[in-house]
Amino acid sequence: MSQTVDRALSILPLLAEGPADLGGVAERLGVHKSTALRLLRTLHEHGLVYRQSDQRYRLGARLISLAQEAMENLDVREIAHPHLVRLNEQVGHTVHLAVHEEDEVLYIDKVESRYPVRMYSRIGKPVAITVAAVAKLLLADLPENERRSVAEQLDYPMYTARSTPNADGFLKELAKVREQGWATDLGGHEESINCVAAPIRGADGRVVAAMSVSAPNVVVTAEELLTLLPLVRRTADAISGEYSGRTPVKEVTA
Amino acid sequence: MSQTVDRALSILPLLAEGPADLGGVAERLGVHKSTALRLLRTLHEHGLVYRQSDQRYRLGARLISLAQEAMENLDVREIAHPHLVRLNEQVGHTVHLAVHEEDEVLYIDKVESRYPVRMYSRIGKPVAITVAAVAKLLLADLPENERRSVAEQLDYPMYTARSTPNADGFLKELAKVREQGWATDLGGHEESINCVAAPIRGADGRVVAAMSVSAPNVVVTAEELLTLLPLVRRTADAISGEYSGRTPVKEVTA
DNA sequence: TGATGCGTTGCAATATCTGCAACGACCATT
DNA sequence: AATGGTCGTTGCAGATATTGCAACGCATCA
Repeated sequence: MSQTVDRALSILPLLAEGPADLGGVAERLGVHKSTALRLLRTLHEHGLVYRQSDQRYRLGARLISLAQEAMENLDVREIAHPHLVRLNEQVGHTVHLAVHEEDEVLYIDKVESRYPVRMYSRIGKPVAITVAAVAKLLLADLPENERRSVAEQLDYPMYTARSTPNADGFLKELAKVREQGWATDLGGHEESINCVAAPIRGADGRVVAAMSVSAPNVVVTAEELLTLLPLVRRTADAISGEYSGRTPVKEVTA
Repeated sequence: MSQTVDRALSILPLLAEGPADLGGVAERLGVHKSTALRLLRTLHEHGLVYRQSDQRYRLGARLISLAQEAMENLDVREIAHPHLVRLNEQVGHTVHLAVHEEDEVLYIDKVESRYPVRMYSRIGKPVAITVAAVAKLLLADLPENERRSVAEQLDYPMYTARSTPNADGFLKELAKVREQGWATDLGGHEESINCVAAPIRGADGRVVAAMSVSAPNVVVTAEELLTLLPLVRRTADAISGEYSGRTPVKEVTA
């Protein structure tokens, strides 16, 4: 809606790919160098981009700290955290909390496994939306038409042989997840890693977040992991209760 | 330099304080509601702000994932990470990696303590710049005049009785740190937590990052923690070597 | 049902941004 | 040491995108 701002903001994802010099930015933006310069300067003043010693631009520290604050404002996260920690103490494996927003599902909290073999993931990182158990729960809760349109827009990378291959399969999986009220990812993202997940609901019953327990095959088999399901669900329900109690209807994700 | 962009970007820190409605944003920006609306819309299109179900705006998920990518591009982080993990395996305590940029020092990586009592911190969070051991190392490396001007601009909150009280004390501390080549924080931020830190240098000898080991009093005394200093320094030096070997002169922070 | 508050839209005025061209700094090459 | 090339930077005049206004629609609430 605002051309100038639109252009300026387009610089950010561009720099997220890696540092770039003025000319490069101008070219990819399709504007004159002088224009790019002025935009970059403005971004720089706000700390969103940083100028390295070789004069090239990259994303700045302010962006990182803003994102940090953004996460700390999420009410679910705050409420859920102690529950995640407790669950982690009980089961030992990695515990994740994720939310859905627009077209992304991302981890907003994590408690690391106590086992030496750990799964790679990072708070703030978008999750593999077509296979992750938490993503299935979050998308399964969307109204039918949205679910369909989202499913059709997605890419379906075959991370492993068990990855969801296409929109059809994904929609079926979502239907199942929606009905049973929990989800799994059995080697769909990484061959040797399994997850079980449960939804966290707001006062209106809608899913506002999802949590999961993940563990590699070498630590526990998928069957063993599934025995934790009741515990995971109980934890999620406890968070739901506390969350809906504390917040009227409004707030957070969707 | 660009008014529109400047205004748009000013919305971000404002929303970082918490969700706000259109009127609120317009007022704090000092512009007409319609203007604020258009700016917010543009930010929204880029996913930097999100509109909650109660119509209020808050920071969006895209911001978080951008920040994530920003960190993953930092070369030091990538090189340092395995070393941090190894150090954590050896000593068990929390290990941090931090960089300095403009007026902030922030953690860009962290390996959690294996002990149950953990220190609170979070990747991307700006550190307490006047007391943290890593901050001292990063600032101590600045040229004298910059060091002075930074020191004088800072606030000196008394987190504990041992916090650095003022610019003078801070500059003295920086001088000491600069000379000895390592730093500590003994209860300056939280009464019961101590840290030892060492600098990571680029090929030109300048400090590009700093790493620390932190542990609460209840786990090890300050004296015991200090015995880890040689190990921490060796680790930092190893990272320095690898980092300066791999990168000409340029790149990263300053 | 009327009133208040909030978000939204179309429009005309003008302040703001754009692209150009020229400049200066720096580097590499000869 | 001089030359050519690359890249970032600046001032300017024209063009265009942005602004604030006022009116509207839509809620909620009395």
